[in-house]
Amino acid sequence: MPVVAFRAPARRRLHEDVAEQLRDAILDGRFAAGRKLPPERELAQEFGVNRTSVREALKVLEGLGLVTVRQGDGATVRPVVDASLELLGPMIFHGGRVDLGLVAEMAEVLRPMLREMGRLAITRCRPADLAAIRALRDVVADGTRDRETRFRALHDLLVVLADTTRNRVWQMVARRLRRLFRQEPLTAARTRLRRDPGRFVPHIDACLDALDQKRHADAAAALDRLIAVLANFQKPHGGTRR
Amino acid sequence: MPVVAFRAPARRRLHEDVAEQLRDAILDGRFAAGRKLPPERELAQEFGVNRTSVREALKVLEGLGLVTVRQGDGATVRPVVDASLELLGPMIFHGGRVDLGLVAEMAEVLRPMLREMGRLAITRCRPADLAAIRALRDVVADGTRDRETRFRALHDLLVVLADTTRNRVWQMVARRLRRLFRQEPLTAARTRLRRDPGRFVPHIDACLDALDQKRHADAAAALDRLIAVLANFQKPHGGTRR
DNA sequence: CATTGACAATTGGTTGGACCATTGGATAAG
DNA sequence: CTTATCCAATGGTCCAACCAATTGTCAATG
Repeated sequence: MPVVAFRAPARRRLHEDVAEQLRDAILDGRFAAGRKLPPERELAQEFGVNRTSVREALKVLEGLGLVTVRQGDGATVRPVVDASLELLGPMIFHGGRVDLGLVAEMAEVLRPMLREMGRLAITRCRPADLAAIRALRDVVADGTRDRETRFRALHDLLVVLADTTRNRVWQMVARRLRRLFRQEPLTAARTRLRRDPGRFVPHIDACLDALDQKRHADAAAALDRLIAVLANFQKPHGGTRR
Repeated sequence: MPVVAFRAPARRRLHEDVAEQLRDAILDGRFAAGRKLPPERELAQEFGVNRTSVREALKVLEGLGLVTVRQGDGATVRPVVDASLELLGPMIFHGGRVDLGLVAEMAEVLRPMLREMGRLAITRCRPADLAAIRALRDVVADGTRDRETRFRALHDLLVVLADTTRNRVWQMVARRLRRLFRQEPLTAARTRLRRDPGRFVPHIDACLDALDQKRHADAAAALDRLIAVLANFQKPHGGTRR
């Protein structure tokens, strides 16, 4: 009997399903760091797919930094902490549970980042940027639309803010964050919490008003409040985090 | 410790080479966003490799967010700004040239991030963390070692600092940054600039001294100076021309 | 004429099998 | 015990099919 029981691949591309199952197995700790994955031929048989599909799945895992593959030797599992930040999504929502501690830790990182990005955006904002922000603000405030649409506008707001900084790295960071926020597990969590996107609108408006009057300090303060609401999770340090 | 630091022999896999060439072609703009890559069979013939190798390379590019692949349709190039931050390395050092503008933009993002991470580390620092920091400080300060080794210790310092925060997200971020700093193009740039890692030591010492005396504010200030030096790839006005 | 539906070409997805290249341990030689 | 050799395990690559989704074409239809 194999160490890990896999279920037969269900849908879409085979190697995606295989990669996802292996990824979750590693994140679960069913394959500890430093251990080796079963040989490709063995995995192929266990999954009931061709070796090619397993290999393509392993390429994905390698790209995520979850395993290193060496010819002659096998695929070695790497510590998750060394892996890509793309994994934060699956790490946060995993096995039907939300790791609130990790969410709080992420907020601890995100808060100062967004704060700084917002400050940059405020100093470099132009009329066209303001128009884009306002358009998204209206979508977020539009109670007739469904919640997920309004949340998506909020994520877009993040990207527009990044574009306003005229900094390519911020632009890329914001787009990766938007992608992370929109990953299936997180949208499900939002739906469950039934949060109202409208609670951000007053802070957006306060920021826009201050910008109109060139009161940059006030705009920054409003943005800070917005971010505080956005990342209103508990401090992680009370718990027994490692 | 060897007198000369050797790099690993470039024994690489075919699909890695293919992926790298395609990646650079996209970053160069030789394949514009929205356009389609040639069919797999055609690429295979052009590269002189089997279609399997091309497919595995495409999996890597897909993981980087550079292309999306659809059955029946081909592989469509995505805007680089939507792609993974892993690409910052190749984007910065590309075609034998360093994009100093992008370096400056990255510094603009990194500076506040490291500043915040450092502040967190200072408030949560324990004796064991201090010991680890001191050990790395000694390596950085050791003039008998080769420069790259001392730089690597500096990168490790970043990771130790992240570990000190007890925040898993900071830990992952720091490790990705260390990885980025150690990518081949950047090490080559460092070698060319012939910077001295020793210039960081006074600031590290100032920070450690302040921590010993529980003067957290002073420690944070010293860390800020360290980060300022670390991210001094400012706009190239009269400074370091490479 | 516009719409619809069937068809065919294109292109990625998957399979099975074969062989090469590297690694690491087992084994034999000293 | 040490060293050199060998070999089994395992990933890397190739080949040749065939399956499956997409898209455009074009004729039939209203």
